Amino acid sequence: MAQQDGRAARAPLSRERVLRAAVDLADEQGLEAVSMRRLAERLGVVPMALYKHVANKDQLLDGMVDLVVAGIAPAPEDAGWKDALRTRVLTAREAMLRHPWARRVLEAQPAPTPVLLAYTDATIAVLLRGGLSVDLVHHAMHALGSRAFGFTQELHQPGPGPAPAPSPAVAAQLAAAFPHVAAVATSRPHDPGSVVGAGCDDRFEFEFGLDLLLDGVERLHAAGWSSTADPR
Amino acid sequence: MAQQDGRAARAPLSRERVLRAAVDLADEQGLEAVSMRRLAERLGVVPMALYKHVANKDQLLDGMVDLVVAGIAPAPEDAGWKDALRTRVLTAREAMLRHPWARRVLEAQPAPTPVLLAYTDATIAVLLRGGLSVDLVHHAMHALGSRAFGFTQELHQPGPGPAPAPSPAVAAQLAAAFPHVAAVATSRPHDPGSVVGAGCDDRFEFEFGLDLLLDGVERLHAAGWSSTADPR
DNA sequence: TTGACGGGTGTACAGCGTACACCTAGCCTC
DNA sequence: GAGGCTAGGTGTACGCTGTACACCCGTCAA
Repeated sequence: MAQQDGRAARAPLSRERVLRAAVDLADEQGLEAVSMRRLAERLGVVPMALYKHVANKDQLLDGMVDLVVAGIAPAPEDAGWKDALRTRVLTAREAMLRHPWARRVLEAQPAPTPVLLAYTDATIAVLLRGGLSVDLVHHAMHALGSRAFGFTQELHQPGPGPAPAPSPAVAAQLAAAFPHVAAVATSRPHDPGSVVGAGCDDRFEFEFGLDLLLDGVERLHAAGWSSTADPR
Repeated sequence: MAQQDGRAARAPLSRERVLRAAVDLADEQGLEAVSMRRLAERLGVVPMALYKHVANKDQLLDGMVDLVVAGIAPAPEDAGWKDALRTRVLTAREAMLRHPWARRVLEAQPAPTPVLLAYTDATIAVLLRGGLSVDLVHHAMHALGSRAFGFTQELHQPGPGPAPAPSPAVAAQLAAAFPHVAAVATSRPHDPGSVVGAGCDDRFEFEFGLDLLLDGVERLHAAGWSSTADPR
């Protein structure tokens, strides 16, 4: 061994290693578990050592989502704008499902990092190459919003682990108090197993909303829509 | 005065008063400023006194958004489902613009409170009364997602106060690095004053996306759409 | 040999949420 | 009136957080 002193040799830290460890920690134990102290411990290092590689905790979080976003595959080159965008967004969605904490971090960021701007730039490029007007692309991107990053727009996503199913008594009480929610929540042909509040963020719902938007954009594009005169 | 001891009489605390003070504090100084200690200080009380009125900080935050959501006017009774939903959502949006912190709190909640369920129930009721199928309503609510609460889907909302405009040099550098973003961001017929990253969350964008979704739902409804056989 | 420097360490501080024990004023019952 | 219950405000204390600052040591260039 090159190094034979008391303690075992430890691979030197690097920004990359720090970020990867943070992503792993968040994946395994949730975002709340990511503290500088716990992260340092996991890396076998003292908390302050991390500050040689990231400026502060906010930059750590930024770096974590950069890592996730940078791993999203680019849109296919050989498809029309609609299909290309669609597949890219669905790819993004898979990344976000693998790292559920990324959504919250991204949404809390006050400004996009260069990595996120690059992602957005590539997405816009797909639409412009497809012949959509700059005007329409602008509004389409707004309409997509965070869906462009593969986010479901759901509120109240359940935390890690299965949601605690409410007892039948409680469920009946809820159904009585909120009859319309109950009626709609139990109509679930695509996923009959889940229950109220368990968050049915399945692929069907995501694609339903995405296609509603993409179809709408396509229609506007075909009609030569422009935001100044609105012939919707 | 009824009370003449050393210190001035102080109105007694109540859950209502605590929540209102917290909302005011968040409105004025942002969500980060809402700590149990600071809130207590503002109420002229010791931190632990708050715990006689809210169980813990999470419940305080829940109560804050409940207060905001409960203040949203119900949908008009005398309109078709589409107009009724549209106006209600736009009303909700105004409430959310007045309390920008509410979005983040709501999105971080793992489960909806009864107040939120009541809001959702009333929203669903509008669609069902309009004759939409339970099936379609289910998916429409998913597609709307947090937009049903008046949220813009924007990422990177600027914090309170005007966003710091990047210097011309930096702006040029950004435009060079992300040409497509630059092209689309500067095409802004509805709001020519803003700059890249300043967040153009204006009413136009919100309605654009909302109408894309509502129009799509309307079309599916007219076509007798059902999720089992998808004749889109 | 010297000196700079990149990177890990140790200590310390202010702020956070909140558990727990306490005190006090008002009210109810006898 | 006396005694006791209770709602609600207080004080202290603990463990956790992010991070400023001073330090120290190994490597490498001059």
